Amino acid sequence: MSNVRPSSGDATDALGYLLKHALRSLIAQADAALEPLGIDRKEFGVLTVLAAHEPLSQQALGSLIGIDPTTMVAVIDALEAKRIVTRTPDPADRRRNAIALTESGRGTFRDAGSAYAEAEREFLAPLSDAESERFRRTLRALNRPEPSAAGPS
Amino acid sequence: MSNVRPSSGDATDALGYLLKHALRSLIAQADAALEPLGIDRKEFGVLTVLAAHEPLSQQALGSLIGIDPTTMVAVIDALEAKRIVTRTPDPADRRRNAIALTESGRGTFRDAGSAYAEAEREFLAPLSDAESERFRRTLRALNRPEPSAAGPS
DNA sequence: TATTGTTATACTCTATAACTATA
DNA sequence: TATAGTTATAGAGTATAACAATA
Repeated sequence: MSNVRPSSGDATDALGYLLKHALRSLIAQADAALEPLGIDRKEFGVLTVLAAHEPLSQQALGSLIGIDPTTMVAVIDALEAKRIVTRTPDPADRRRNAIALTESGRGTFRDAGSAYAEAEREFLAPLSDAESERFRRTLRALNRPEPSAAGPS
Repeated sequence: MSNVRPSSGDATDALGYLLKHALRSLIAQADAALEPLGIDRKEFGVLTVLAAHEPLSQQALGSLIGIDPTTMVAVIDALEAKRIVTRTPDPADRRRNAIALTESGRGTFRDAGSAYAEAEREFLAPLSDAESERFRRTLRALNRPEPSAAGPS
């Protein structure tokens, strides 16, 4: 009983409310930052994974971020239409599409990376650098509830 | 610019990703906790505000949590059908519905409060109590970008 | 004329099922 | 038989527009 958090009856102090609105605020800033570059948040996420692990199949790409295969189709369609990625059949397994960045796609990704980083900085502006770093570390801990085994498999 | 965060090309270290998945995890736990009580998250949010400020009109209720008036109609419909709240015309302004908790609704809210608090505790389990408190404080700061005027600091 | 609650409608986002072509 | 990609479809969730009752 003494532990029930929204103690003053303030629903806006519930963790769910706080997290939801923090995310909404970050999203608004990230969208605004990426919009001039002609890509959206989801596409930026795909490019981030791709830049690190290129080339990847559509489904490998999706499973790394949590985008399902049917959604990925449209994302790759859009990125391909914008000449940011190429979709070519994998010679080793022709069911697969090898997704790779184009040269201009690499440039777009670099610019988008800076724009997104700036959006994060604006979002974190109320915090000191130390608080920001601690906040990110805490979120990592909450997203990895099993610190048991450890190490990149 | 050396500040670009997903330094290792790890998209899962972007703040957006971390926040989104943390929220998703909390939502899953809150849903599971509330489900046996027959109410969902949105209804619980409404009850929390209602318990503190009863009685309220539908639109007043909605504006306090950020639920729009058309969505509120269905929420109140559901809560009324479950005999958790009553909807009676406000004598002072008959356009308004005065929403109030029933007696059993108050009981449901108490139980739901405990269940939700327990869900938050499970979600925060990877953190120490001090870290949890700091995390909540940080989220509050991020949600109040204008600490300019008043308020108990 | 403006506002509360309401309905109907549209739009976004995502997930499910079924199909194709490869393996 | 199983898997990668694709398409069509359905389901949440939410927002927009118009309307009736009331102010």
